Amino acid sequence: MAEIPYRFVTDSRVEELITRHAGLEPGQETDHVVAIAGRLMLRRVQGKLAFATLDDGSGRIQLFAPSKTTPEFEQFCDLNLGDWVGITGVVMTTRRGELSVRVDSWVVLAEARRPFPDKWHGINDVDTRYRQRYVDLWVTPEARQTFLMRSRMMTLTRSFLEQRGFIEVETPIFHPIPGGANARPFTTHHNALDLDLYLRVAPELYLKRLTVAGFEKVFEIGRVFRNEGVSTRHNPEFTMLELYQAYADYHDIMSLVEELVEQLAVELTGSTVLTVADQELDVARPWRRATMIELIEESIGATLSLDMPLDELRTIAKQHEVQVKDTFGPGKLILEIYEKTTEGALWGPVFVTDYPAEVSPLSREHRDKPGMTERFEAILAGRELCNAFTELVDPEQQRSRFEDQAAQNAQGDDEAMMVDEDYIRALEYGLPPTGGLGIGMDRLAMLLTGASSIRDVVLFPTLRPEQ
RNA sequence: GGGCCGCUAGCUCAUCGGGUAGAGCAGGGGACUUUUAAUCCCAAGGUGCCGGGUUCGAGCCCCGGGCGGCCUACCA
Repeated sequence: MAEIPYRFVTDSRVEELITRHAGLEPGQETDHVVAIAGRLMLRRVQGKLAFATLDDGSGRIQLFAPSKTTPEFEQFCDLNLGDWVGITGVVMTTRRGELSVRVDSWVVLAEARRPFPDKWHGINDVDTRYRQRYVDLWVTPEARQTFLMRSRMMTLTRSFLEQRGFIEVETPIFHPIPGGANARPFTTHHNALDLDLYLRVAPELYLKRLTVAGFEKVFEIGRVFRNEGVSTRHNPEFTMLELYQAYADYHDIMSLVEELVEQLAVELTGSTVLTVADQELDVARPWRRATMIELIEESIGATLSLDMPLDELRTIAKQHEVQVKDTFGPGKLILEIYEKTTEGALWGPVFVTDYPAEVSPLSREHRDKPGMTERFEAILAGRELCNAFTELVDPEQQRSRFEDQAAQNAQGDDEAMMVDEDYIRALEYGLPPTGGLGIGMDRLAMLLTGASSIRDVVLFPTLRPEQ
């Protein structure tokens, strides 16, 4: 085999060539000489004339190679599917009208030493697709499309936030104290410091420290890690967008979420109507806003409140097959009833608002409803997309919420939070009224691409190792 | 964690009431100057996920294990 060059300069992408020469009649030869490179996807050798299909990632175009004009014609015909080649030649159309590049010179850029998957069926086995994503992405156009859309989604999200004055920051992934979400953390160890550390379950507490510091609008898009089971909606590491806006409350944040999602849908799909699992979801603003209590009442027809006797709540919970524990207060019972009876039936888009303080250790108490907090989750296509609230700013209240959490942790709830003294110290310097938001970007990508499994929007999902 | 299903050539898939496997594509050889998943001819390609058991004989039946999928549970 010929030497593999160290460099190959292209001047065109296939996508551009197709657009530029869209109207070309059959049998035309232009004076447009191009240099393109990509992977050989198909090959049709016909004696003294060879055709091939090149894929450069932007699209596919035919290569036209007559023996008379193609250098080293025999070797060109011996190329294997999957080989990378660099081509220079004129743009032309064949007798049948197929837009092609005539191979006036060519060079091998990489050999495919492993066999090409079935050129028509590609790879069907999802295990292989996830494990060998590098193969999946070039033989499965939908997979490529999904990840291109995800990339654009991230870019558009960043510019959406930057246009509104948010600055992007990066906070630690190693946390001495895990916090910001109720989730079991991964643990690790720093040798030189002889220090046990946790991989973050959320960046929340660091971002609010930055609000204390005087950054009015901050966001972070980053990986978080939760030591939980995997499913079509859960990958142990996933990408979270969190943002904090000083002087704002949860109503402002709801408006922001609506705007973001509507805009992404229009820019990425051209419509506010998305298709998920063969059902339509219209994300056009405004979205319905309803309290958790209202939605439960709609769903089960019973009246609930935090003030009613605990026994009555327990009875209702048991009627709906909620597994009740003695430690559950009224707030936890209401949340459990919501999750068991109501959440799964919601399609959305809907903002579910006003969560009990008992289950919302970082949210500020509702301005009118004692025992409730100003918190919401958005449900889209039956899935929870985000979690947001008017932030708890009072250090004393925060300490007491942390202590409740720590007590639950001590009782064996390894998802409950611990007391973060430094975070309380930060609050003591003064956190202004602040609205905060966390969005699972993988789930947002699922929504926008119509993917039914989170693994279809994560390039390399967590799997058991082979063998 | 529980239930159900799957695993056969590099890829996509067959076969059978238990009788030690077959095709297309890819890869190899040959024919072919306008093909489009090109076509045609030839040859090659297998630890039937792994390990036990039943049987004269197991890819197929039984048990255990592995990996994956779906559902469920868990999961802010």
